[in-house]
Amino acid sequence: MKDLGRISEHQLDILNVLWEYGEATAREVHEALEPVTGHARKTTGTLLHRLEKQRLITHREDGREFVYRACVTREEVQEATVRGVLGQLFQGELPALVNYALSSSEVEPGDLARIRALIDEHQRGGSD
Amino acid sequence: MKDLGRISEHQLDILNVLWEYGEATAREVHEALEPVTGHARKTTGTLLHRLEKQRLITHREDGREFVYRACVTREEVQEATVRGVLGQLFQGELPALVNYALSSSEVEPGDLARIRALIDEHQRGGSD
DNA sequence: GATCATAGCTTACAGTTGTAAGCGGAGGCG
DNA sequence: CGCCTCCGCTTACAACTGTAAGCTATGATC
Repeated sequence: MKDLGRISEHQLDILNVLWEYGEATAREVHEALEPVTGHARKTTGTLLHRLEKQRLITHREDGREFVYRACVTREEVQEATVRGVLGQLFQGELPALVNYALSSSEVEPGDLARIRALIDEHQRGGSD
Repeated sequence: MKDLGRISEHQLDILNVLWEYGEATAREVHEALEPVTGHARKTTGTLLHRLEKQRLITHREDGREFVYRACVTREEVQEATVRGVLGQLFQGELPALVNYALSSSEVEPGDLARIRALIDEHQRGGSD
């Protein structure tokens, strides 16, 4: 398994674009990110290369352009990241993590109810 | 504010020791980590230096030993990290994060109830 | 007082990341 | 057919990270 827990911020920017678009040419990725990152196209190209070297993304050729696509799903990365954070920074203390999540973010209306539902579900499926 | 969101794994190992001990000499830090990391003492020393350069830890002298102490609390780092993960990887979708947290970890007995209590509390304090 | 162990300070060196320029080839325009 | 532009490929270079050895000073020991 690749080390999904330690993906750099810029790599993640790119993955986010690919996850959103499904597939995207280097140009599209660049255009999507440029307003945010201010990167030159070459820079985005380098990042795409490196991600491909790490086998986190792949590409097919369309004429002389490359069309990139992620090899990992957002869900895999999310899960690996949460697992890492929970283990290394929270010592597995799930409620503490949830607590910071609640206080650190804009809680959307309905989020709390949805979380409650998740807990119910877990409780039925689990052993608690 | 320091960039607490991007602390490397080894840095975090050290911070974890300091948070647990309150204060610790370089030797104590090393002895606490050596079984896990297998690092040489010099390596731990270097890491302590670098952390201090980043102003994440500081030290006082006790004879010829340095006694280190964290300058950031675990809570600050936890909060910054959760905020970062939630924003960059989860697009602010709090329930998704909680969902992975629930499925990624050993859920201790009582955790679910505690989380429910947190939600209740948040709901009273918040606007949802 | 001379020696030895140990503490921290300085230096090392390869790998990764941030950030990008330069080069060579393919397609389009005149 | 030749030139310009745009593409990806290769190279660059500084900062940071992983991992540690070497140097120097100081406290302990004989």
